Amino acid sequence: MDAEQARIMQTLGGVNLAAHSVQGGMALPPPHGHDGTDGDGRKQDIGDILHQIMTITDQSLDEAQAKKHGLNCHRMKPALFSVLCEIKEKTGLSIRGAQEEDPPDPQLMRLDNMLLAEGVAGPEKGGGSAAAAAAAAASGSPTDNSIEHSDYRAKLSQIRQIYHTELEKYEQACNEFTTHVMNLLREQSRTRPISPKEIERMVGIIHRKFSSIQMQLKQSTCEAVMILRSRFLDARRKRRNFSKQATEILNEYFYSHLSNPYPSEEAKEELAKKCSITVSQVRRDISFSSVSNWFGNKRIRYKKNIGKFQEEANLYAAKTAVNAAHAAAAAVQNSQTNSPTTPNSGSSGSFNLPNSGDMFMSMQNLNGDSYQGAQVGANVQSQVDTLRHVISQTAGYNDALGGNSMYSPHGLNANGGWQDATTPSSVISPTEGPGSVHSDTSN
DNA sequence: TGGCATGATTCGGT
DNA sequence: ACCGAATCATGCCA
Repeated sequence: MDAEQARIMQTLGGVNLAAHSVQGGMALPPPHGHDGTDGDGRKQDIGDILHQIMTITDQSLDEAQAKKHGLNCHRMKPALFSVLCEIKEKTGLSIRGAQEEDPPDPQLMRLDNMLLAEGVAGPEKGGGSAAAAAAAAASGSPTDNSIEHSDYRAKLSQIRQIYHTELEKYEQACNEFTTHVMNLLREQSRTRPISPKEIERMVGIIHRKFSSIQMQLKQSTCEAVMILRSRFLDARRKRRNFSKQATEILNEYFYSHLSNPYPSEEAKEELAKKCSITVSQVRRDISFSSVSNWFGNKRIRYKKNIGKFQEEANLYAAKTAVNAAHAAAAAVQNSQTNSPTTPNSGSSGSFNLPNSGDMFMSMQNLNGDSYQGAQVGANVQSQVDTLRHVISQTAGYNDALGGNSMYSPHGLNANGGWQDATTPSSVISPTEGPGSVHSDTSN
């Protein structure tokens, strides 16, 4: 910094008196209007004074102060000052216009924009990683994207912190240096002519110098963010298959909700959690969005080629039917021991995947009648859903176009879309009692 | 290595 | 915001 300072100081005012006059052993060249008619004595005087000025730096501070005071009080000081003013006026012309207001650097603007977009510069997004982590810990559902990329966020936060610390350091240094130079110039302006404009220009030079350093900082920060991005966010696209267990869980849900395979937010969360727990921790977590993706893909691919999924559907239908039967048996047993006036006790609203019979509780039986108040009724709809493929094979049920089949009030309609895809069955079902629960919208 | 399976992304529509 | 549809990109297997 000292060398830099010296270099800047060297350019102060654009005039190097030493080089021009003193060190060369020559007297100050006579300015216009002053042709040196006062004689050699005065020239010598000026030469002495200049020499004294130039040698100040070699002396101790106290000595220099004394010398300076002496100079200021010198009888020739006003005359010398006016001479210097004139020299300044002349040389100033060549400087003027050389350093005009430069337009904002496009590259710097790009860097600024990028840093802003990446959340490194500007207001912190989402309260930072610490806040995000705290929020996630409080909610207890580590399934959203913020958690999925918590590592990325943490790293980004680190970069952000370093960037701001460095930026602050630079700004502080810049301010300190500017203040220092300004004080120096003000001090010098007592012995040599320095206009406020010149000081301003000097400050501009310093700021430009510092902003070029800042640009380097911004550049390296951008690079760091880019590297981070490629390591984390872009890695999202790298596909890794879900584990068998996870696919099984998702398929179970899908085929047991074939009439309306649109899991609610809660169901998705539950599924994501379930999959992540079941799946070995080596594999990455199946997030909320992964579940959404999976169901999106599944719906579209199932619809596109139902025949291809027939076998799979049957498999899961049978599997779920067994579960449902077990659940029904348990429920019957339960109803015998418990009061029949307490329906759904202990099972309503619980999202229990292995016991998928509890998952779809619209209380509709095969004929569309309701089983209000009977717990076993809760399992019927899921049986309808999961057994549809089995039935269809023997009773000519067309899963894709059989929207009006008596076996299914839902399913794919003639347009190729799922009926009730936008309207929850609990809303349109005329037979559903107020106490009934659709697990898709509960939990 | 080619082809299929599949998770992720993009885009337009509602 | 969510969905369907198309597409991309990668994993997996014969």
